[in-house]
Amino acid sequence: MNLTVAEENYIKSIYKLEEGTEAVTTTGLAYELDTKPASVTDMAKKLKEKKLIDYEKYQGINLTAEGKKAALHIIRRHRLWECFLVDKLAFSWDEVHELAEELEHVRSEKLISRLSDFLGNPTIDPHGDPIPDAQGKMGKQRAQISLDQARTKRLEVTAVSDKSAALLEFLNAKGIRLGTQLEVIERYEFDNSIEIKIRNQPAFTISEQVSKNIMVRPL
Amino acid sequence: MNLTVAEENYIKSIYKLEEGTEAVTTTGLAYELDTKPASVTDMAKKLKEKKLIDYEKYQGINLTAEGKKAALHIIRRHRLWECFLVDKLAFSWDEVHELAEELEHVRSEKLISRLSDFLGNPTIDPHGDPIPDAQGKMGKQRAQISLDQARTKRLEVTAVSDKSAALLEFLNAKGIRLGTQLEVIERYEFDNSIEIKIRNQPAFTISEQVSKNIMVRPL
DNA sequence: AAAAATGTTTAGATTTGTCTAACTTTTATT
DNA sequence: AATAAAAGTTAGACAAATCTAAACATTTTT
Repeated sequence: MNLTVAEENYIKSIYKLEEGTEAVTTTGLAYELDTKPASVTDMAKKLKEKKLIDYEKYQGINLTAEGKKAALHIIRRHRLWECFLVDKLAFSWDEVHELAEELEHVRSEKLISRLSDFLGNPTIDPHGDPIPDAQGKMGKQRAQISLDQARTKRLEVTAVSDKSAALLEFLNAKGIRLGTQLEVIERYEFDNSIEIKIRNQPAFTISEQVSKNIMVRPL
Repeated sequence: MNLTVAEENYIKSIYKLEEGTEAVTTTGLAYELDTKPASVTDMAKKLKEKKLIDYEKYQGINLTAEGKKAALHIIRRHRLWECFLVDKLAFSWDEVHELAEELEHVRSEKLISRLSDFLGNPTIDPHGDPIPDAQGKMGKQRAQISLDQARTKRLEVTAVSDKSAALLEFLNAKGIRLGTQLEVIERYEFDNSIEIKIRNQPAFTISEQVSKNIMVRPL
């Protein structure tokens, strides 16, 4: 199955949206891809033709088994390149997403399998997301919840669900990265902001929006 | 200056042809890019518009200073990726050209400068070609001639001018790589084939076409 | 110097991916 | 249930990059 770069990006975004909600809508996908609903409808027809999605007019979009497999391969490439950029080229986690978006479209089984070997066959990427194996099987994400839902005080950061440079830069500045251990000092109900503390540093407050995107596990 | 992938490929091919001959013709460029002369004419107009080439109807194509600079940056990216694939991912020299053709189009100064550092800032690629530096300056190719023109018997292989997998595979099979030292046993005038010998291995004969593409320096 | 051959350009079409504007369907509200 | 709002689709257009076929220009041959 030979996909264009545009098709790969659609498949990847559909996969991402499917993970969260059940129905992938035309408008939601357009927003995710920073394009227009009309363009999504056009592409949906092509992807249906290629049997990568199930699609009926006005009924939303879902990946077929084949589409899901394609998505996992793209995600594998993306995450391996992120590992390469961070581990070998010393990029920080907030810089790698855009570059990996480009590198992921170089399609070569051999390249990716060698890259994976070279990196020591990592199973999670720099944002804490699992890396699918060559067969497209992805280790289950460790049981994790977002910081805004956690109900224990001592927590460890396991992943970040929004990969925008804006959020990652913010976390960097605050000293929050994968594996960071933090303590919840206070939860403010009026705006759902949370006061947290890392090690011996002074406590600080983060908004609900930020806390929703930090995934944690209880310590 | 933001170039499309197609534009980058044209610039690179024009540079390559300019190195050899003086005038780059529409047909010659079409052949190099495996496309049609009409397509070349179309693109020539665009590249002229962007001031990357000098072009007048029926008068052939030449890179401007700016075009040359762009070409050298693309070549730098290409050759660094080739180094990465061979040195780090254990590809052999006959496999890397096509992959590097894709990787070279990921445009990021930072990525390339980090990659270069990671590789130890190499100055020649796996085929013996010099790698331009970040400013686009390229170390002069060591004085070298093709094997068919060499007039001494003991020679060292310094580069290969044709990067087709076909030739490189052949050389691989015969044990010829960069740095290989060989001895010319006999030159046959009727077809310009050459009998050569590597170290203690039995002598074998190569055609004129092959010998024209092996660059050597006298020992 | 005219004719033939070769090389180059133009015109018009095609494909991919996108858009806007108008229209249709679905969903939500009263 | 009727209607308004939101979501989704279609039709027609456009830009990039390509193609074929025909026209045009240059070079080579006779």
